[in-house]
Amino acid sequence: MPWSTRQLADLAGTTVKAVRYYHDAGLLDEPERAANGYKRYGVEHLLRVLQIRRLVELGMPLERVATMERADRHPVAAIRELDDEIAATIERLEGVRSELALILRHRSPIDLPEGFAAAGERVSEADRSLLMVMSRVLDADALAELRSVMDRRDPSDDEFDALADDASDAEIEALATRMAERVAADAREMTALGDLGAHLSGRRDLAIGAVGEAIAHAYRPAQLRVLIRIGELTG
Amino acid sequence: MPWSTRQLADLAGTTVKAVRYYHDAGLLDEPERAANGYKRYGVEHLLRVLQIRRLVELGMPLERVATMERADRHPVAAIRELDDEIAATIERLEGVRSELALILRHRSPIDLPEGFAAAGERVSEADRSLLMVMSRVLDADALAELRSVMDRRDPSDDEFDALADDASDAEIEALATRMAERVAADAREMTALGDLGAHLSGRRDLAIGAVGEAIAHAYRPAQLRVLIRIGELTG
DNA sequence: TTGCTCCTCACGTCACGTGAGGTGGC
DNA sequence: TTGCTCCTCACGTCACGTGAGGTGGC
Repeated sequence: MPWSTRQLADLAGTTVKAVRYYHDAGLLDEPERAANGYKRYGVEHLLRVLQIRRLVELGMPLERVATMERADRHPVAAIRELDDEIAATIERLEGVRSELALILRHRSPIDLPEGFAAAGERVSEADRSLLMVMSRVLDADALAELRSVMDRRDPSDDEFDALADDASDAEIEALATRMAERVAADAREMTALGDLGAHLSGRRDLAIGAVGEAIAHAYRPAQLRVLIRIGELTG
Repeated sequence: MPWSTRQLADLAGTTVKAVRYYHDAGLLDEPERAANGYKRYGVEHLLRVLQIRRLVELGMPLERVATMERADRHPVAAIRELDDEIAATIERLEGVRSELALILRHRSPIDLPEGFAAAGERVSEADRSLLMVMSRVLDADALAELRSVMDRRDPSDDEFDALADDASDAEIEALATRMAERVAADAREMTALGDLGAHLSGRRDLAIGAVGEAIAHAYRPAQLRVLIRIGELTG
């Protein structure tokens, strides 16, 4: 005897709504109806639904299921295509997992850009927001140098982080002088960071402005004075 | 100077529509507007969008991004949860890939149920549709036995597949006799298949009916006569 | 009559994409 | 004036899920 929609769905291991959706999508022929309008499904419908479910479980989108020749029992190309897509997805997810692992291992905050997790806890909040912007605005070479710079931590960095808002000119001058030497040394070694203008990605005008805004937003006035003074000292 | 929606989107590496969606979803504060109604974004908006994008790229759904404490810079639990979900997804996809590999290796048709790819090319179309239904209706024990039965192929199976529609009673009797012996032997060894009634999954009434319908659909009248005769011979 | 099933709309989901129609800036 | 940008709806996507409102069967 014929099956109702619910029975068909149960037999096929799916839902009533899915079966109706396959009708709407033109994947499954409508069966004949009983006098009261109830649908009456037969084995051919069950087989079709099982075939659809199989392909769906193998990750095939319904649209591709629809266009697949029913005659073609062994569509090698379609299967390889599916496999390639799945392989790519897995690769992406593996990448995400290794990033998550880095974040956990270094106990680094989540709002550090990709690849900077190793810098971990040492990074101040101001530096974090700056890094986020930088990571969007610099090219790969400059970012690589930025990563290695982040690994060098100097006592003067702590002084800079802790600089009082009402620091005197003398304090600022002293700190800037101590930091300028290292900044100059870094700049000689880090050629990309030393010539940032040539290592911007995306729209140059936007990029330059964004870095400026980010710096102004990240640091307090006293710190900005130090940065300006360092700029003057290192020419 | 403030940024337009497009500029913000470009800086954050996303689209204008995504930014607007984050407003709608309550993830991103609306900035102040210029006299003409244009939005004017600042660094704080850029940082927020970058943070959202980072989490999204790590696979976090926006709803979870929304409920995450902005103060919590290192949400270990949330990260582990994400990782677990991704790990489960990868595992599922690996499973699908190994199935696809089996299908390709054995050049088996796609409308064979999971785990039967090894039976490959040898399976007739009738058997394929029967297997599809069986795989939904039998329990794990019975399915395992069914798999090993499928690996045994006897010359009489070819005769059965090729049986003429107008086969004489004598031909049918002869074939049934030849096949009955092996069927009886299989039934002694395969205890689950020998007692199918005890190894149905899902709703028993539906399951039994479905197997009957599937058999009636899969085989031609002459073949059905052979099957009935085998049933009588093996008691 | 009660509880269960069937039917057909219609709308919701998720994270946006795609026009539609109108305005502002240079 | 032209071409480009901005704005706000409104609807589309994908594979269904969730009611809503009405009917049939026992």
